[in-house]
Amino acid sequence: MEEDVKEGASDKYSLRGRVFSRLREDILNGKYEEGVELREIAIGEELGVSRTPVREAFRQLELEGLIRIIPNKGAYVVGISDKDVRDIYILRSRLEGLAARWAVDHITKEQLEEMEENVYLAKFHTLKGHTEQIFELDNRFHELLYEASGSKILEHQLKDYHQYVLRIRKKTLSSKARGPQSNLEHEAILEAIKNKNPDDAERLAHEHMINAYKNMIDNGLIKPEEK
Amino acid sequence: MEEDVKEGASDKYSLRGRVFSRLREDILNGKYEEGVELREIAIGEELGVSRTPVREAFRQLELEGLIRIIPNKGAYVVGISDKDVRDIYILRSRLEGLAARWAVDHITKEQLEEMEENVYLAKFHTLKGHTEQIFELDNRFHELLYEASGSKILEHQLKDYHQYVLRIRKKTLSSKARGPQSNLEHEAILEAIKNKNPDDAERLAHEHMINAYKNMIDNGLIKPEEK
DNA sequence: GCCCGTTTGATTGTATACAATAATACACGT
DNA sequence: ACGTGTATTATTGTATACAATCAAACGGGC
Repeated sequence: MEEDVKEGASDKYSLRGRVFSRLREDILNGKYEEGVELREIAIGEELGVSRTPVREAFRQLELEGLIRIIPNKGAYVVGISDKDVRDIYILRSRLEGLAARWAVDHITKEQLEEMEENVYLAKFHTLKGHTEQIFELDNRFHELLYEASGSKILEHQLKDYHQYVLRIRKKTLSSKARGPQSNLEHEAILEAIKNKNPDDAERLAHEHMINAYKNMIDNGLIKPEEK
Repeated sequence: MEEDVKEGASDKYSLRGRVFSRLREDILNGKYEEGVELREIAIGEELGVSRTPVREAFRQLELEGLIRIIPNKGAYVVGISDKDVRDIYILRSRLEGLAARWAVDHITKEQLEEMEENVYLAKFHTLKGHTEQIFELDNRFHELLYEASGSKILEHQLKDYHQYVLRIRKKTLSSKARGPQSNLEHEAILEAIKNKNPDDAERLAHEHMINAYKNMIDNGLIKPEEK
């Protein structure tokens, strides 16, 4: 039962890793609002650890831009704004297109099989309205796409963005209309990859993101770009 | 003489910040080769600090993917491969295109003026063959473009990539042919932004990266994609 | 001689102690 | 009453002490 062989820089078994993951989720889920000050001792007591792992987690969160540390003063939550979310979707639309294009040449047999299984399972859970499973399968589909791109850099980047918009994605996929439509689009991307058609793969993955973006706006999940 | 008002998460006045910057440069410049083990105490002694700031720097480097930390074992240099560099240039070609497009609408008068000055100065230093200044001006031109995009997310991302390929860029810009050509391309991008032409701006910024990419390959600075 | 368990050393993970810094409160003088 | 300088306190920055873990050396049994 080998488990967690990769574990990309989060390390859920160390205190520091747990503090980092927890704080990150809490910020991305909106538990800590913009501008809130995070005190090392308070966070440490809340999670039952000393300042050391908390500090290390803070430094990582700062690098990700989720908090801002002012030297000798404190750590303040930055979080992500509606504009950030919109920007991320535009960036993702371009980069996921690239990932799909590259995946055509680099996907392994195992990855392809898991993708097919993923789409098949998602169809089932969509019918049943199992939102939690739909969310997890959507997560996995995109992760698979990133891994299949064969680019460590691109994979790393897209996984970050994927995490960042976690809260909004949860809402989006729960919608009666978007959930099923999203899975149909996954299926189309998968078909293009199977058929070794990079242009279609890129275009479909690009459109997939644009559609998700439009859905967000149309359902008022985030406010549209002001001009 | 206000200085370092922004200081994006590096903090050069704390020990941790200095250790981080130093290690990052050393890895990106190739001082520490792939697979080398970094010991907290050794690095600490080398830089005259204790383990604490070194550990915090390690955690940040891990998040950036420049080292890999195996729990209870050690930290190993990952660095960036030739493939990573190639991938980054492809990603940059797309994202810098986007930055240039967005800059058309978001650039401030001050940023525009500094860009014009930048291009003008670069022309001078190119004639004189001042490679160090050319490098700094190239740095600044791209940073300005990122800032002018008006997107915190995109700016953050592109600055990271820009840092990552620092070593290769130093070599590239020193070449007799690429230095002047690069500046001409900067000028063209600037013109498109001034003329409020997003399509041209995007296309030119995209081509600028592709040209830099081709130059790298043609001059044997990195090995081409194997197929 | 080889295999396997134990011991030992080195290194990281965590907690705490101490130093430096910054914000606030307070007292003093005007 | 107001401003200024100082003292106090809270918080972060850094160093060190201790615990846990891993790996390699060692030694006994076969």
